[in-house]
Amino acid sequence: MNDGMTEKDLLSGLNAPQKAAVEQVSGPVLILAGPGSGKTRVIAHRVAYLIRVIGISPQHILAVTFTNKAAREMKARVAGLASGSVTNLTLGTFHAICTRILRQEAKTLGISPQFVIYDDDDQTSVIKRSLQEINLDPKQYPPRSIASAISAAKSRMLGYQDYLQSTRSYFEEIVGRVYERYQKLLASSNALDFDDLLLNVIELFRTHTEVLKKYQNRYQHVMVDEFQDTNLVQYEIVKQISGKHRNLCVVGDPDQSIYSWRSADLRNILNFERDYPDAKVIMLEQNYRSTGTILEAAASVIKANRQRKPKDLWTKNERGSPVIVVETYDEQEEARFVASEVDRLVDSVKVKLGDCAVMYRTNAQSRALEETFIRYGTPYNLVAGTRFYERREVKDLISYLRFIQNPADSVSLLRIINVPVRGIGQKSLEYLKSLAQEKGVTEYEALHIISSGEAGDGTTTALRRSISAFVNLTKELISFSKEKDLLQLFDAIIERIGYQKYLKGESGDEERWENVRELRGVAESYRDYPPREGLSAFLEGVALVSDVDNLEEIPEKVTLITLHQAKGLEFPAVFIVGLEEGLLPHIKSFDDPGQMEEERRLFYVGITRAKRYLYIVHAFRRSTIGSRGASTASRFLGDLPPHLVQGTAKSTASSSSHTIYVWNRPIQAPTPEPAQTVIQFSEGDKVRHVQFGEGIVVSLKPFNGDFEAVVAFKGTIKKLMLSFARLEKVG
DNA sequence: GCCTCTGGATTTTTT
DNA sequence: ATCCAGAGGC
Repeated sequence: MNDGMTEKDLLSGLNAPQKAAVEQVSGPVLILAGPGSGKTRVIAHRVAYLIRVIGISPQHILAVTFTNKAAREMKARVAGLASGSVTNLTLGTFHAICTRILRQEAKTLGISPQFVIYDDDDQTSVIKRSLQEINLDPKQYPPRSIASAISAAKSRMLGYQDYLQSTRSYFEEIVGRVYERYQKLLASSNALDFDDLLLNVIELFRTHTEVLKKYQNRYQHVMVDEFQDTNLVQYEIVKQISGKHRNLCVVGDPDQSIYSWRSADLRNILNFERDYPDAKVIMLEQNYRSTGTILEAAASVIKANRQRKPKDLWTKNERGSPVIVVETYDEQEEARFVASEVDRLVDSVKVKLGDCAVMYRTNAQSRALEETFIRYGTPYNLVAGTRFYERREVKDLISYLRFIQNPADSVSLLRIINVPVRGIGQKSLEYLKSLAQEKGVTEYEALHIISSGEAGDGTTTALRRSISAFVNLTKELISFSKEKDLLQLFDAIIERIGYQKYLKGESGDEERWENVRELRGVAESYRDYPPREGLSAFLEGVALVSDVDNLEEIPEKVTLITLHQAKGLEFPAVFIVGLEEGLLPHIKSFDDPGQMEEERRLFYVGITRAKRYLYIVHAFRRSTIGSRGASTASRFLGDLPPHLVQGTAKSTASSSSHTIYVWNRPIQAPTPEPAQTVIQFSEGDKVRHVQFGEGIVVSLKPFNGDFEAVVAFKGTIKKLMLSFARLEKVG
């Protein structure tokens, strides 16, 4: 092995500050990295450099990323650069890393290593139950707001005792009481919420110095990406782990901080320089991603924020085309504009569908886009929507699995006990809960008491019979789980509870069953694990995935994504839609200048995702919920320098009284074909579609003066509008 | 105990 | 427009 060669390879092609960032391997380092400045590249090279040049074993390196996807990609990249085994490298999100530590050290902390992770959905049901138990009306105290108050408290490292002592309002008083109950319910369910995963690690390190020392010795080098979006708890964990060696490198960009609502705290970057006065600060300001025009537009948008340090971004890239700002009539036309412009780009400038992304502020906006894309037959990839793991059928099955792994999990138990219907209803559940509470046991243990007939009054023979049957079922599944792999267990559950039959007759049963199949596919990848381990690895994966983690770059699909999710990604062509007052900036930020600046950063993040083409679209009217109303163009449009924008000036009544530039090119809405030519198909016909290939027409029905066809293609079933989807009859 | 109907609320972003 | 919770009927 020639270290000299390796070193040269790892540094070649890096600019001066990038090189400095890679070579500065000891002590605290703060890298302030503008968008597109090769940040990911620097981190990957730095890790590889540590391994190959400095000779640090991968097991002594810890790197934290924002998403699992980023972790996967980073690992692959480092493996390529370091040309060796990186299996011992610790690389993941804070949550994933903390979960691993907690499973390892559960005994020390006095919790069961079988703990389950509760997501917001589970969290909400525990809060509802807590409210019920202390006789509070969920109407008056919305569980979601209580949940976020509790989460905020946890992010400030306040346990319920601390919180109860520091309450300053009636609402906080209530939150404190719910918090206490909530936390006790979690404990008895042997469950942790997302915040607990982090807090328990801090607690572990605080109370067990020998454990902390172990990790401090192991992790000689620590790196954290997206540092601007970490919260105080995460900062504390990093500080603890890197406490001995002090080789801590954090990378971030204050201008891209968009998670303050999740308690991310920009002060972490400022605190960093205070806590580590000897920190070396490196600025990455050369942008390799975007055209000069896009970069300049981004810079002048972000410049409007008061609370920031100025930064000089520059690029050697060409100027490129102007930013195109378009006003459409409504959200339908907005979607049509995007779809037709995507088509035009594909035809005229060698851009693939996969190079295009549509970004929006709220998930609800994806709907109009989806509908139009379906009509056009434009293939798209929606990141999120209703998240897969939040679908009812998926949650049902996951609850069965979670319950098998940890029968103390009362949220899961209460969810599955009557799915499919077994005659154990509300009344019985009340009784069950009170019995459990009275005896000081879990609900699962209470079930055994009832089924064995030791419960006494309050039970009927019918109830005892139903409960005995359920208890037998769970016993059977639990012992099955100890012998068989995850896939066999999954199939056994479906089979034993008759889930397919249960779904039949539900609305949207086909799609639901399809989701079950998809979940089975996920389970399949864990089939080679030993019985119980497969189960727990699967559940952990499921609990900690995010939607972006599953985003694949499919060359022939347009990406639909929220601005938040788009962070860290890049696309040759970007459409930012819904640039209207109330949407972007969102109405919730109107009365808080700090929030308003965050909205602007969000817009900035969107702009800087674009490499070559940037479109900014707003609609004149947009329907929300029931009614439609006129919208005002976003004040942020006024931050775009006129000379970079293509369009004719048009003044609007924007709240900031800026001039808005609108590109008045007429939108060419495709005209539907006359009906006679449309209805040339009938059900059962074989047809061909440009993108999807051959398929069979499953059904046809009139729709808004057009026809909607459901066509089964190989692998997928699509709904298409006949006038737009260029279907050809085959045979 | 379960199903169906109606009225009310509901949309910000997510590990 | 759609989803959810509570009320009332079977």
